[in-house]
Amino acid sequence: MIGKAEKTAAFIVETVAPIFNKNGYAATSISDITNATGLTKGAIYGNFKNKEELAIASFKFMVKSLMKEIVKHMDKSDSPIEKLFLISDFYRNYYLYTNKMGGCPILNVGVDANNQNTLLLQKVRTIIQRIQDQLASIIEDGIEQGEISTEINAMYVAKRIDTMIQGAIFMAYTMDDDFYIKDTMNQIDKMIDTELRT
Amino acid sequence: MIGKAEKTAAFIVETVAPIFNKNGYAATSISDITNATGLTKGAIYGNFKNKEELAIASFKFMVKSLMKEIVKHMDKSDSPIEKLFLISDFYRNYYLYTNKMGGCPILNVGVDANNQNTLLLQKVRTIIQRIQDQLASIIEDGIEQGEISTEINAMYVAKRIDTMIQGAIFMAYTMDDDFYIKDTMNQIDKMIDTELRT
DNA sequence: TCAAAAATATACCGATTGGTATATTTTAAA
DNA sequence: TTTAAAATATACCAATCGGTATATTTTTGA
Repeated sequence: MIGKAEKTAAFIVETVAPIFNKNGYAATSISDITNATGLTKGAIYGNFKNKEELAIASFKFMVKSLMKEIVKHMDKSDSPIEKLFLISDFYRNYYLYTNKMGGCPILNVGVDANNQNTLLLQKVRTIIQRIQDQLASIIEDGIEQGEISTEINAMYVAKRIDTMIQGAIFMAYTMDDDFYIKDTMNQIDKMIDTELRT
Repeated sequence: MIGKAEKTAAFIVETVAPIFNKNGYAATSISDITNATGLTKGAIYGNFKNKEELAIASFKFMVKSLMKEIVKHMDKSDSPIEKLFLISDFYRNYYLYTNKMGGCPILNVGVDANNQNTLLLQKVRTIIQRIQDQLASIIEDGIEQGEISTEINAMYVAKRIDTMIQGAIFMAYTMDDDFYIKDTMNQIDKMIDTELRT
């Protein structure tokens, strides 16, 4: 007798994830959740232990769908250096794309969970670490394949790119101005071209 | 008969500002405020119209003291290009410095107030605009004084520097790792040296 | 020193919070 | 089709929320 609950659990997460992402953990109430889903507390607490567990599931869902998109976009080329350009290219549409889901989950949860929700903060850190590892891995591939200079420290550059991206996302959302992302992506492209490329 | 209340109002703001900054608006309750100050609701609501007004006063106070510090640091030199280096130098200690006050108010309130508290968001935007204007003004001074290349678009560079700084602050706080700030400041210094300098 | 005013404390308000125990309904295997 | 289990709805809990009206205390000018 398995099946029904898993569907509703997924439905709840999909429905609630943008709300948590937009409002933050503390500012999202259980009644927000029941209102959005049309379900009652019984259904919510029957599928999730508590608010925190639901928030974590929502964050995971949000990140997973985001990562899927970026990987899909990245896989348009096999060349490591082209993959890097495809990443910056992906983020050029990031503002428009993430607006629908209530903003950038990494930025939002990263700030919201800091000094607040330890479990969520841990999840964000893991995700950021993974993103940087993957970025570094691409750069290292580029070095091995002779596309990228051997002088480059892959992890340093990965962190640098990630930092610039997050800064651009923060500015774009806070100032409601896509320019910050567009300009930063141009800057990253220039960096790839002039500093990384052999 | 004026005097007493202004002191307590200032005391409340000073005491409460780090709490708002750390926890965010929704996650800070009036009882948090009365507990921290040792005062009662009567004193709080006697000095502030409501929670929002107090949050705004707290943000203003936080930003003002921060701006005062950075201006003080910047004024150690009259040379525009040296002022730019002094800004990056200021941010090298930013993590240690702002940890005491619950983090970076611009980052925290910027994310927290987005899609949440319109008045606070407006304040953050004004501050960011002012910071970028001042940065651009210094760069333009540098151009006029022949220290910085005439090719440079002051406002673009100002936004770029600000974006990088905010990204570094986000990463440092989320990952609890000062490296991001240190590395970004090195990067900004290098940019000043190789791209701006005549 | 005294009285008016200013400032703070107390007591209370309805509404909402996250969460739970239980009743009801829905699902699915027999 | 029946029945047990799974899933959802209902009703309730104490605690806390932001805010206010009023009582008390403190301050200050005369």
